[in-house]
Amino acid sequence: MDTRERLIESAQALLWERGYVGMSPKAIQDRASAGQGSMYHHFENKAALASTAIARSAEQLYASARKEFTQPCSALDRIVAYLNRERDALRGCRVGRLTQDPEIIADPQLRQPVQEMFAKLTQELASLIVEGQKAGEFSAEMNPEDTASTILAVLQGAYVLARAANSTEPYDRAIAGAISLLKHQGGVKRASRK
Amino acid sequence: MDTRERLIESAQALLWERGYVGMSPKAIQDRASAGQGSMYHHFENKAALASTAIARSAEQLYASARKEFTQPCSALDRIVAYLNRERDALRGCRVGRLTQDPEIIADPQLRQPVQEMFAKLTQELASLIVEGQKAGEFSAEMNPEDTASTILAVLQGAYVLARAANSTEPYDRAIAGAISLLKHQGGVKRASRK
DNA sequence: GTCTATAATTCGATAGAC
DNA sequence: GTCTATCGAATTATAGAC
Repeated sequence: MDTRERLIESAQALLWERGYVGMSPKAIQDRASAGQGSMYHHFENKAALASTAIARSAEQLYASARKEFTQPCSALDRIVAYLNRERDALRGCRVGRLTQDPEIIADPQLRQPVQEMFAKLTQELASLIVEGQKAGEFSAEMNPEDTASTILAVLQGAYVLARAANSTEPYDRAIAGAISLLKHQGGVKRASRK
Repeated sequence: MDTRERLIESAQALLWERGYVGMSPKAIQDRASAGQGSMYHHFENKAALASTAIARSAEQLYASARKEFTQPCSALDRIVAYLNRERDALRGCRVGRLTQDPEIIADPQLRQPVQEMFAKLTQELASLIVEGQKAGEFSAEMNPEDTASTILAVLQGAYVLARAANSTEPYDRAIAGAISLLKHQGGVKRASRK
């Protein structure tokens, strides 16, 4: 693997572990086994390298979610599979994590890939919910975009709870609770409709 | 207000905005209008001051949640009121935010108040759900602890979505979706029970 | 492309005067 | 209690040799 590539992957890992503020050029170089001059040859500065690394992480995460969303099973099952996908709860989300960084939020270049990834995931989930509504899996009263946001929020928040507790238990509980709510929703309306 | 107090409040604000890694002693002193010597007179080091500040933020947040949990209305209404409470979505949660900080998670002294706050909020919410089940507001099939974790996760994750989008919209949507799921859950089971 | 040298600034803290 | 002086290390680069 060439140096430029190693620098990007090194930055991706450090952004995940320590965020933009906590990631020093020295640390990037050490992890990539690259010298000072090497890094500044390939990237103008820390922000430029971070921008490349963030965009790549967002694309990778979106691509792996797409796989879950396009499985050949019911919409509800695909959403449940997405929620149940193996994740390293204690490490957190490598893209969601970046939203806590003031310098990333303040810089449109750094924030844009993050914004785009969540916007696209929301749209995919909302489409799945519409599909599920047509199939009778979800109540027609359900707002697809609201519910899509709720699903993403549960995932992101579950990471927070896991890290606070230093345990995966609250993560697993939050996911289980969300799945239960999704599976048992709308019944009142459906039941009353006869 | 005395210097020690100003230092704590200054640290609370900086931890919220920039996290532990992004908060420098210099910044704390400047915001508190205190000198270097002053800070190191009142606190052994940066970690000791941060520990005091984190504990205070966690207590304040828990106290304000308690108010919502003890209103004189139904359990469901209290949960909905808690979810709907005015929050500055773009600023994020001043306690949840800390879970992204590697140095806070690694140091039991710094993490403990965060862990405790979420554990207590989970217990309070779980109790409310049990109360709601007894009153017939929630399905008896619902797992109180799971659902309590889901509710906290939605809130924490909604902040993430808001900051990613630089807009309160996904926050509002996530909350609305969660409330809708809570209100319309369990109907199938109840209906089938006759 | 990669390396080493240099540099201004900040970080996190200590020492000691007042 | 608060202040200024000082400190070694790290940060975020730039310059220029190879």
